[in-house]
Amino acid sequence: MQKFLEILKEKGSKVTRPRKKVLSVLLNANYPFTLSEIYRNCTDIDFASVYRTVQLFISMKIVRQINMCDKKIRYELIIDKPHHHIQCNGCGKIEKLDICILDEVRKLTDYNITEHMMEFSGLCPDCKIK
Amino acid sequence: MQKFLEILKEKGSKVTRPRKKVLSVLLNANYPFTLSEIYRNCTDIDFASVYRTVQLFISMKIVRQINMCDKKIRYELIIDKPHHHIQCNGCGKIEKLDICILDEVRKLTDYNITEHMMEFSGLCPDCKIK
DNA sequence: CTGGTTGCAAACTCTTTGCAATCCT
DNA sequence: AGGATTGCAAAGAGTTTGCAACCAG
Repeated sequence: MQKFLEILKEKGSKVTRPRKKVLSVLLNANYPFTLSEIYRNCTDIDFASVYRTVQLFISMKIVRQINMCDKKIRYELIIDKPHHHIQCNGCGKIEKLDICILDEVRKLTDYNITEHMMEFSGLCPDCKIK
Repeated sequence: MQKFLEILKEKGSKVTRPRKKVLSVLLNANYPFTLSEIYRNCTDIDFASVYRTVQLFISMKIVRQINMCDKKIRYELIIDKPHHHIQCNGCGKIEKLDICILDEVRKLTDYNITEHMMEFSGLCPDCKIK
């Protein structure tokens, strides 16, 4: 939390109630939240402020945007290295994936790849036997 | 074209002008189109009809939905086996990728994976040297 | 002829913005 | 104090639906 507030100050932005609240919601989220999920957890903060705060955080590289299979745009704090997700359609849980194919695609295509997404969904080991 | 019209008939749907038009637009598209790109290429067809036609085609497995890095939902005919895409942010071209990591993720997670996306964007070899 | 389909218009949902009031520093 | 930020309200953009008229089989 403190670390992120420092980034705000460094870049000349103010530490305000809405920004602290959005930050704490994202810190407590154990999977990437949609905008409205963030909003629903920010009591007394206007939707527009949540929206603008998230945009600000993205521009400051505090937050990254995630697209999962359900086509909803989600957001997560940049606290660990980039990773991908797998979501269970049975119980809804979202897990991080420690596997990537970026380097192979770089070699294969010779592109200078700046963005990529790799997201999976299905039934987790528990749900698929039920 | 004929093959797809057969599927329509088999499933008890009528072969109409809007449906033929949407089909031909998708056949001529050399990359996945968004709904409005399809609409823009369907002169004299109402947006709602394009929309409902695409939904119908999805339910009949004639069309699949693609999410690319630009966050826009795109559609392509199911004519070849599933594949992924890489998009150049310089010249805009979209290429198919003949690489996938699905089996590795299956092994790693033991999920019964029913959906996945893997999309890349960046600068193609030509654009990155400019 | 007749039920499936279309076009139009309107309702929704989600995202984005202008502006006066308010809050950090 | 003074500029950045917020809340409100409304505008946009994209998606979805009800319904009367129309058309393919």
